[in-house]
Amino acid sequence: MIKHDDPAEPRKIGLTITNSDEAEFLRRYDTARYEKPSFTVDLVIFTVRNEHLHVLLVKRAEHPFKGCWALPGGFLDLRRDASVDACAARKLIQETGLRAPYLEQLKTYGSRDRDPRGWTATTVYFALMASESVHLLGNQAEASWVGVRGDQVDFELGFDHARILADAVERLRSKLEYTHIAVHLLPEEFTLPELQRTYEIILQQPLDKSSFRRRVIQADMLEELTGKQRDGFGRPAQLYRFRDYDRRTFFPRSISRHAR
Amino acid sequence: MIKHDDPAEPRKIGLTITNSDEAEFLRRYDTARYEKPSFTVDLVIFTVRNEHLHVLLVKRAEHPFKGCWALPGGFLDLRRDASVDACAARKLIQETGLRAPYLEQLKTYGSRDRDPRGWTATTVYFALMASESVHLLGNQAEASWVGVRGDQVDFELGFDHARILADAVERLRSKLEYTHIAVHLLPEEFTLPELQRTYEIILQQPLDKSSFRRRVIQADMLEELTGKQRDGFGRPAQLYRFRDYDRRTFFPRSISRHAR
DNA sequence: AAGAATAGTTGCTTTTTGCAACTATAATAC
DNA sequence: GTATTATAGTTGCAAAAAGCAACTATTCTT
Repeated sequence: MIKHDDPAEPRKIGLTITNSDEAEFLRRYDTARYEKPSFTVDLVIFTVRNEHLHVLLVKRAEHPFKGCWALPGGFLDLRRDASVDACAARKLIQETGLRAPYLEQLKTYGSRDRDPRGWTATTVYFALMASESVHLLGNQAEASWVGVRGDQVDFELGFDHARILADAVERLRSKLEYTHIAVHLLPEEFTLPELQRTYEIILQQPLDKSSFRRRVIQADMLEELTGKQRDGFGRPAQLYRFRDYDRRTFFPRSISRHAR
Repeated sequence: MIKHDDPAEPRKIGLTITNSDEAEFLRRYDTARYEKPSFTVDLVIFTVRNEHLHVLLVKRAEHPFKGCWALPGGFLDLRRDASVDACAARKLIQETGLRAPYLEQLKTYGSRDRDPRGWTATTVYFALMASESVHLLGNQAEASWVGVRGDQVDFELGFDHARILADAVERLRSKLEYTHIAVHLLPEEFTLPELQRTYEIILQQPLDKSSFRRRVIQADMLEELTGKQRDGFGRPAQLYRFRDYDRRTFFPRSISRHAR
């Protein structure tokens, strides 16, 4: 059975106007008639450093959860932010000084009890960046990269941020199975072994070298950088650049090793 | 460089309290100090009827976009809804009289200009249901199943709902490539040809019968219903039931036919 | 009883993957 | 210098999976 919201609902408030046009309606419309939840935007910023997945956390300077670690974020500013996406981009720049190589909306969490101050909703974004591109300055007590173990960090987080982090890690893993997004965790120029290592770190399992190369090369997502090589011990590896930052590559098959 | 939000931001308002405990902070906290966007929840409810994907739309009775078709939804009710998810579930019942077989959060759209009334955010959910399980009663002028062509309907939608619908269709298609969610578009008992047809309708391409069966059987997601058969012309098909409504099946490979 | 329509199986070909051995190129040890 | 070690990259083959098409099975229609 199809029914409309019952008359007690906020959407009906102010609708006693009967035959006016839309302009008239809007002139009389009172946006404050019904209660709204507080609205924030939080960020799960991932990087890979030192062979481990890390997330950027900040130590809360104020209540609630004062002194607790939490995801960076804060209130939407209706005057400054033209959209939720714009708000996320602004906060990302505030936290890292970087326009994100990769910023995607994760999910919105909203409930009566996730914040002691009352009904709040937060739209969470997750970002990927190369660890070299960010340098935490002076105030390390305030913001820090924290290693992710499994799908959590080693201490308590404020609010429902542990759950949010776990969801973000799950989304990251599942996207790695079918897409190329791991390239955003590396600097602009990188080698195939580096890319493979990144996948292995996040998926937490070894991948076959030759299968991995086939897959990546066939997806035609990489551009071979002429002549260049690189670093360390052993034979230097070919440098590549990600070809098309906008296009989405979707692998026809998940990357994890299948039982044989 | 890591920096916190600047002091002009709303999050800092009311934080002149210095050494009080959290209870004291909360007692003084004024939730109305900063402006909040209006917050709504909208639904993209899909079904397959008559060999086509359909979406449930309602004709708006009031401004803005009075008389326009739009996605069902409405304002969050802070008193009634304990969470955004609960609000979505409530609205789904209001629209269809059904607890959804499948309800998932799609995305949040929020901006200054998506609603003429001002800054609004809407969290959109998408739902899948068997068309037999819903019957639109009397007020067809108010709510109706509308065929989806490509990723849109044949007429204008209010707000940014055309864009939202397109995103929802894309998400639906991409989920069908790797998961079993199409079962939620069928009644509890169904046959393999029906399931295959559902995939074909949404993915808009024919699938190979024997490959499809291999895939579904190997995923071990279906339970063969003893003895039962069914309907129409030709040889009756075996009835199945979806085995585990909670578990997620993830196919290791996309279902669409790969170029050969 | 024949034919049509749909369901379901089977066998073979082609494609893709997994695996392991092989070659290549550099730094390091001696 | 030369052997050794470490890493990069290739190749060939076996195993697995997918595509394809023909075949059987079961029901309804005429």
